[in-house]
Amino acid sequence: MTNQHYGQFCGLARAAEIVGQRWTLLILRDLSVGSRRYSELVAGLPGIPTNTLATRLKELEDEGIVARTAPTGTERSVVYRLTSRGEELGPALDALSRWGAGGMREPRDGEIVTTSSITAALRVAAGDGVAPADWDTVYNVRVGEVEVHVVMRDGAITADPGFAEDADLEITAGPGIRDVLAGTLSAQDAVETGAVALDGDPALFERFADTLRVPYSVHLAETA
Amino acid sequence: MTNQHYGQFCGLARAAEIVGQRWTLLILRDLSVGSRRYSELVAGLPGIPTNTLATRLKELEDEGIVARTAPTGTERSVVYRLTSRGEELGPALDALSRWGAGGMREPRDGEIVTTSSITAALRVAAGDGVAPADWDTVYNVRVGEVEVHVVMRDGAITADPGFAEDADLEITAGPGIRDVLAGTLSAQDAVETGAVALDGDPALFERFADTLRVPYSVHLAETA
DNA sequence: CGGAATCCCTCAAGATACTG
DNA sequence: CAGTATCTTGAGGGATTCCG
Repeated sequence: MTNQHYGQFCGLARAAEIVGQRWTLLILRDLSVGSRRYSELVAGLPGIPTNTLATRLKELEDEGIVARTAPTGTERSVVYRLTSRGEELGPALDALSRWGAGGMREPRDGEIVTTSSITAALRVAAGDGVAPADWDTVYNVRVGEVEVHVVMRDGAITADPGFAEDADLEITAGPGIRDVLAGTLSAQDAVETGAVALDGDPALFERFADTLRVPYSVHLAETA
Repeated sequence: MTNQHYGQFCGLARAAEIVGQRWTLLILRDLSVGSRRYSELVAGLPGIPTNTLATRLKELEDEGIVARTAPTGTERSVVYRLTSRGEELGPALDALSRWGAGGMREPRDGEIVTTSSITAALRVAAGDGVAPADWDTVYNVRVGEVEVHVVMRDGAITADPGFAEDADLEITAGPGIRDVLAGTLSAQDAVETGAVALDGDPALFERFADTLRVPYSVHLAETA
């Protein structure tokens, strides 16, 4: 199972040999959200052939990007996680996410969201993850079947899978939430048009909409 | 020629559908250095099948990332260049380059450098491209057959293909120049061990070595 | 049941020749 | 010069099976 090489002594070429493999970027995205078992990866990556996943995990392990923790004692599952070297890919994944999201308008036919994709998107939207120190707000965000929560506390913003127990505001949204993150749909308009439904203080959603931001590209239809 | 899709409404997935195609990242790297004709791309990407290049260029044009300028009047060549949307990929390409370069030690068997790869690497090494305003230095850099020049002037650092006429220092180097950029081989040691040969004031090479930086990853051999 | 390996098939990509 | 045509190869998709 030899990776494809470009034969160039070049950082980008080396990176391309890894992230240019099909499914690899999405596997890394899911692992960047948190450690995952094989079956969780399969579930979070609809359409991935199991042999491809197994092959990728082995390649990434060989490259020192992913570490495999064999089940020990009561644990009966293999757990995959990013190594430090894998974590170093974070800025590149974020930059790619941001660029790709800039070109994202409506979902294409059949396109779905996953827990990892929403979590990763919200982390990217949080930018450097810094917030005013006096904020202390927990958001539960539901998009379709996906449930994640965002915490703005102690000067930091974090996003993680699942609902929080003590949320201040519950946000139920469809793909229109994308426009809110882009800044092209105001919090108020989003609520009034039914793009999002709130359970809690609407003012907290204003803060959510103002703080999290992944702009649309303004260069989508260049003709010359 | 339908691209492969992941079926996810996710910025990273959208990006992966483009940059995950074989050769695409290297095509974008070459075009990010400057506009190129088809034959120049073929020459700068040893090993690329011409049909693959043609297909990629068409896909990238359809995506609005690359623009094709048909020959007009005296011009007899089609010219490809990045659109504004394509330029927006810059930060992502830089982050990938930096990450990939962090894992780059010795060249693997048969690995080469190209004019675009060296130019792009030096641009990445220049970081934000800001230099002290009183610097005014032109470097010619030769690595194998490749010739590029670096200009530190007016508070900016730029790197471009080819030699400059008015260089203050000419640097002839092998792959060992990588260690200088990483900061693990001092300018003085590089000269003394013959890793680089200078024609001009050695003090200017100190500045070169101190200013351009693409560190090695410190996490290459994680075992747990 | 989680974590793959195996088989088969398709299509993207490689190699090379050729053409407007 | 700037591609297209043709053929070959092999990675990846899909389903099933296997193993601890």
